[in-house]
Amino acid sequence: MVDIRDIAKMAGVSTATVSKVLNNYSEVSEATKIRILKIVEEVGYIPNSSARALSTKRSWLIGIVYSEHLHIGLEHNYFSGVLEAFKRKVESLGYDVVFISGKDIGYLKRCQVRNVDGVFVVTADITDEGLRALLDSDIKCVTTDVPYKSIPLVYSDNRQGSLLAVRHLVELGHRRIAHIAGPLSSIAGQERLDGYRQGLAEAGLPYDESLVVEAGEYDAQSGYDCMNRLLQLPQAPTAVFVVCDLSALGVVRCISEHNLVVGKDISVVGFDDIELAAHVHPALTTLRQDRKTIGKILAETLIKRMNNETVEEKIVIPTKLIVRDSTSRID
Amino acid sequence: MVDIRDIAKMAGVSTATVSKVLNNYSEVSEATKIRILKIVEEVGYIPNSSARALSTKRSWLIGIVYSEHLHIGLEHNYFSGVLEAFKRKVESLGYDVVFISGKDIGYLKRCQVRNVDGVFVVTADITDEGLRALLDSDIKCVTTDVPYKSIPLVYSDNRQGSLLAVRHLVELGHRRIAHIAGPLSSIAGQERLDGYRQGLAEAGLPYDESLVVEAGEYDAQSGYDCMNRLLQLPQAPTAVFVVCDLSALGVVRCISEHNLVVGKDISVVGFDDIELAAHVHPALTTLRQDRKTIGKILAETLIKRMNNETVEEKIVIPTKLIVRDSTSRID
DNA sequence: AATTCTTTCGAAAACCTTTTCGTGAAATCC
DNA sequence: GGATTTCACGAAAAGGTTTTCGAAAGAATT
Repeated sequence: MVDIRDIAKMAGVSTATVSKVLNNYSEVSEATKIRILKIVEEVGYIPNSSARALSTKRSWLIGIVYSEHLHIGLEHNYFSGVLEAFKRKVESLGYDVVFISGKDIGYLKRCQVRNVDGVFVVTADITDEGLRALLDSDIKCVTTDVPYKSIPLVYSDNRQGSLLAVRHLVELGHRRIAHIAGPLSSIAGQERLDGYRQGLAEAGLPYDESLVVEAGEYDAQSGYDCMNRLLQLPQAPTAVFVVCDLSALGVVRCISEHNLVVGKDISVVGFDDIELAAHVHPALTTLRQDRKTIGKILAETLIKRMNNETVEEKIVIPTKLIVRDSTSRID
Repeated sequence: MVDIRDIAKMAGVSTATVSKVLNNYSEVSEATKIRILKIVEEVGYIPNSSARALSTKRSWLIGIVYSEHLHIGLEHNYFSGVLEAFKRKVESLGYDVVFISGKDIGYLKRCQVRNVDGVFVVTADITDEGLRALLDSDIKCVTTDVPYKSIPLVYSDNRQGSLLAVRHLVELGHRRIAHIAGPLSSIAGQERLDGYRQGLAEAGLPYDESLVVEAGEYDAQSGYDCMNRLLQLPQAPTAVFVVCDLSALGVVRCISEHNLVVGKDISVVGFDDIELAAHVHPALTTLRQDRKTIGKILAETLIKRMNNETVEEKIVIPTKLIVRDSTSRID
């Protein structure tokens, strides 16, 4: 394997000079720069990243911390979408993305061992001692769903989204609008519930506690279970705003099994706009989260933090109502 | 930050000795070993991985190569499941997992820059020049869906699975069984089609070309489109075996939109057993791929390859038929 | 008592970059 | 034409670990 010293020898310069052109410093003449670049190209020289990291004290690695908390993780469309956009952005700046698991020695230590330059905490349990140790350390972090102290947070405008959902249902004539809330230990769960209440208030509708049930997790089974409870009410709702699409699919299943027709007897609105939302029957009305934008801004924010620039603590991205077939005007 | 020299000084030994206990070599007395370990623990010493990598020429990093080829990628339940199991296994052995994107400089070069010890090619386009360069290099690879030369391949027994699907439908009395095949450029697409044909042959049913349509991608839309074509046939099939669950959901949607009832008028069998399969309406009969086992064996195989042990070129894991509500006896 | 063998440890080289600071030459200024 | 600045580059240190090989001391063997 050819190293920087070989290149230097071939070009008749010192390693310092080669290093400078490789990191395009200005203090080297155009002529030698071209000459060196040509040689580098010809012999296919690849800098040793370990040596580089050792010297610069930067690993050019960004850690992804996540655990399958609340049953959301990489398998969830939202997170994989955000992660994809995040990855694309940081890669364009020369960073690579590495998974950090908390197993055995804890997140913080793992980050230190790998010497990551920053970390993206995707989804995790804030009650986890180990996670808090990481967030409290001086490693630069960024997150999209766990609010903690002044860790920058980039996420959807949950309140506004929920508001749009309720308005949509109200416009269709619904009055008995239920809400299947997410776990209220999560910020998304809380805020979406808030938006729902605000929507009702706006429409002059009373807040009926019996129409709100809290799901244990962000998954289909929870939606199914919650809907079951709603259907046992003396007077069932005519519409349900569900905290996420996955749960909404469970709701759809439940309604169907009761021989009712979704989008006719009962309207359903989800949240996320997972890919499947458009492809199930009936296609799901939902709030689209702008995963691409969130991931990109998350990346930019983290990079800024890594450069010790100041950043906003909270960036909120609007959602968009996507009307499909699971909602309809009440008869 | 305390380094190995500080530890050595504190323990009154040389760095060599400290290094040896840290990598538990035998040639150091039990007494000093304990003494050093105690100090390491007390001061929370963390070895510098860059220096380590530089010295050992191993990065302890395993690359994940994937592109959103054929619309399958991290968002696909199969791959995220396999990846999760893979990750768990290699992490337990001290490796971390890093994403490798082919953008800009190509997979091979990116792997070389990061100096990965091995790579898991998750899903990618084998016609991609850059990917072939990687697979042809002397970097140790392993894969679950792209057969190429002697790169070890661990995956489901597609033929057996398809056979089970067809047998199941035959047992329910179906005779006109259609198949929505995956892209035949993929090994899964080919083998599942093979299994389907074998199943028909076994049951003494003729192979009817008009009952087989090839999907463009492994997604819901493709399933939807294919089913549309099948329903335009003069005599529609009574059962459809679909190459994957995602497409099967598209099929379900299509059938429903034609005011037919899935699991009554037309039976549907998927492949994968994605998480949602059990939670949609009707719950999907499908072939479960053993993602955990595949991921684990993939990891073990790669590690062996990295240690220059010989491994089997092809390891096939059985699938399991999961009967739910989308299939029923024909009237 | 002399020799050999083991055990335990250390000195120092090696791994490959980056970066600081100094130097000489050329260009610019009064 | 002398003083000053700018430019282009290099010598060498620094970064933290692993590993080889040799040395010393103690144990075992003749």
